[in-house]
Amino acid sequence: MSEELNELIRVRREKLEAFRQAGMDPFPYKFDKTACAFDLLEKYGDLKEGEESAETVAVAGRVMTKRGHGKASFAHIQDESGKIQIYGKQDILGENAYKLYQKLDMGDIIGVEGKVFKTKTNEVTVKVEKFTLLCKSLHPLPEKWHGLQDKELRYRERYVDLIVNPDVKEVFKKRSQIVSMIRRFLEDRGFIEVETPILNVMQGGAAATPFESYHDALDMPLFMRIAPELYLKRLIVGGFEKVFELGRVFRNEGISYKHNPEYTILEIYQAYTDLYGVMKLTEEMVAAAVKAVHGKLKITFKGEEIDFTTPWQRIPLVEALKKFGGVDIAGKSEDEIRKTAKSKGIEGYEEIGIGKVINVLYDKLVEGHLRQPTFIVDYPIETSPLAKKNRDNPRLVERFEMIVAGMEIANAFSELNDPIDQRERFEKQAELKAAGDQEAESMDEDFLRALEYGLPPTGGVGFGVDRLVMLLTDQPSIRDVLFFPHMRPIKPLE
RNA sequence: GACCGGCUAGCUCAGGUGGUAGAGCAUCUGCCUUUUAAGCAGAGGGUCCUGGGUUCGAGUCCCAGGCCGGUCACCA
Repeated sequence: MSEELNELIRVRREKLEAFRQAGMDPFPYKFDKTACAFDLLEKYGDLKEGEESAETVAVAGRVMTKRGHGKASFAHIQDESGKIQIYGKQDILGENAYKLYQKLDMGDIIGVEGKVFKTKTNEVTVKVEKFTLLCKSLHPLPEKWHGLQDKELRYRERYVDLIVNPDVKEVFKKRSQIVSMIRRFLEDRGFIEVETPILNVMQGGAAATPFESYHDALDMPLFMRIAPELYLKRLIVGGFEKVFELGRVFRNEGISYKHNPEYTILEIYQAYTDLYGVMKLTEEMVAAAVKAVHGKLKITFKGEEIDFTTPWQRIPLVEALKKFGGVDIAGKSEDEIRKTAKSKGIEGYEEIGIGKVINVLYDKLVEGHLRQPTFIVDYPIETSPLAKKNRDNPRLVERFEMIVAGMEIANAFSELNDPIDQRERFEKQAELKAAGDQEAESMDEDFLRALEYGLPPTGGVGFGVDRLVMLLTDQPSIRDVLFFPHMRPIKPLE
């Protein structure tokens, strides 16, 4: 690489040497800051022109702009809190130090000490009495007013995106606030946060294809978890009554604006309640998060108004199919439903159970139409092997999916706690698996044993945290709420 | 996986019908002690994504491939 250094990088390396020659370490060990940009702007906003702070401040940050004027020059430095202008001149620094000061590049990280004053144009500015190079930057930053636009580069080199596009940092700060707010919400209600295994011996807890890995010492395959569900229910068996886990799950599926192969799930389990208990909890928690971020319950997402005022509408799956898909399957036979599916252009599901056909109908015809927060309820039993039968109709289960802006945000059940029923469901899944369904649940004998000891009536709900953050920060793609979304390597791996 | 679009200097982008590759910012040199897209004068900087093909000649046309984005498909 060293032979191919382009001019910009070569020049920066030469400057690095120049700093060394002058006795200034280009990569020193520490700097004692006394202030940050934002605080100084606040504190000295009322300073009069010509007035100067009594104190000498020490700030540090990255050089973002430079405006040289011969024997004096302005620059802005940026720290985590924002930007502040600095003003260095030869009279104060002396000829030698000022020469070095002029050599600073955009992107260099420096520490600056001096009094604070206000310029003619009324800008709070640090008058540099001493500056220290804290880190020489060897790679040029993107251009100062277009910034970094190329989406691919923004995702691949997120560190640059964060330096030059301040809005990006705001999105991730909000993400952090949302997660922290959720923790507080749940802890305030007596839930405890737990951690369960990510490396699993078998797949379970959701319908998804797992990533497979291998444990050398044990000489056995291991799967990256697709959901923590079955472990969390074991904890309820063990006597915890309110638990949640906030963590990463991994699904070996396609990538889209709402899918990343690894994403953050929030699963909550509460003993002695049912689907309707967690439905209420879901409404309260999401509404609280929306309010915390926006101060109100009506927000804009991709130019569309979304109103989180509770209660949200509840629509049985069959009704939703009729209303949004123009498909009436009430009282229809399997053959009739399959025919209907075919007439809607849904093919290739002849071998698959009727429940799945209905699910596909729903995904194709309904989900995209659900814009306002909606609970879809009463799912067919075949596709929900971990949910309790509907108390009024044994062909359905007690389950909801919460949909906003056409995206599934949450999925919840009255948890199935009858071990005999659960065994039968697993057996049906095993048949599907044998028939080639990679997403079918595995027979989990240990989980069944746990249920035999006794799982109290329990309501459980899982959230797609990334999608919730998308909604609350008005970001169009899941990639925009992940620091490092999955990208293909530029060169194919050997 | 299918279709559409993009890929040109460090960054943001221009480059009819094929004829030695351009601008702004950034960089370098000189001038400049309150500027903020600082200014003025000059200079350097390119695997035009990759590989083939057509052609006297390809950034441009054709074929294949790569990566990204979008739409669809897949996907609780």
